[in-house]
Amino acid sequence: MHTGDWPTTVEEALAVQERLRGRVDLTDDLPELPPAVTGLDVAYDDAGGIAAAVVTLETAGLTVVEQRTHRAQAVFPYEPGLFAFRELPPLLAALEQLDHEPGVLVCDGHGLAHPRRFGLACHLGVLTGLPAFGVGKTRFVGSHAAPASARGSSEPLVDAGDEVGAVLRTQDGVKPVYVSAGHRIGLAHACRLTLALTPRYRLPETTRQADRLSRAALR
DNA sequence: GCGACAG
DNA sequence: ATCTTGTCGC
Repeated sequence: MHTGDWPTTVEEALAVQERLRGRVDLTDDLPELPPAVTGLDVAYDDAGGIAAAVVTLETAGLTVVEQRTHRAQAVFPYEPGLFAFRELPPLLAALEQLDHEPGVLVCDGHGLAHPRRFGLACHLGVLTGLPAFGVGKTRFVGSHAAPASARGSSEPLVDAGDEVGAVLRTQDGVKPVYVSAGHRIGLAHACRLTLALTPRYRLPETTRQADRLSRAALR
């Protein structure tokens, strides 16, 4: 649970991002293939109710090791660039319930591929101190060339001259995903992990599991 | 001034 | 995010 104060206005949220962005650590000390990976997602209903879910999978067989959920009421409106302030509270509450500390967090959204280089994956990584990266379904910032159609192909995502992420094809001929580092992990490593998590579908198995669980927890 | 805008 | 049927392709 959160006892401290949480930003209520856009101004306060921007100030928090400005204050925490310097704490992002791009050093990568992760083993090439961490034993377990944890996916997170949030589902919404039409009454301000939200449900967060976290699912830890064994990297080798992609089997569920542990999973938790947390229901709450949205405390911050959706605002492009600030949506972490909406999803972070329930996500942190769900993470705190885990018995085993996650090796790396796979977020449903962006990390550095953000206007101020501090998307959900960075914010979550900084607050938990855990390695984290983002896998977004759509572009938020930056421009890029179309990656080749073969799974594994990628193109850099560039915004204002900065390489903020990669557009990665996880399945042959299927719309690519947007991968970006969040905290304590490099982009190349994040892409390799993403491919390890997408043997069959476009989105990481972690995200798929968390999505399924969050929706179920909403009822 | 006119779009674009993670989930 | 979420609302939703049929339809194209392997």
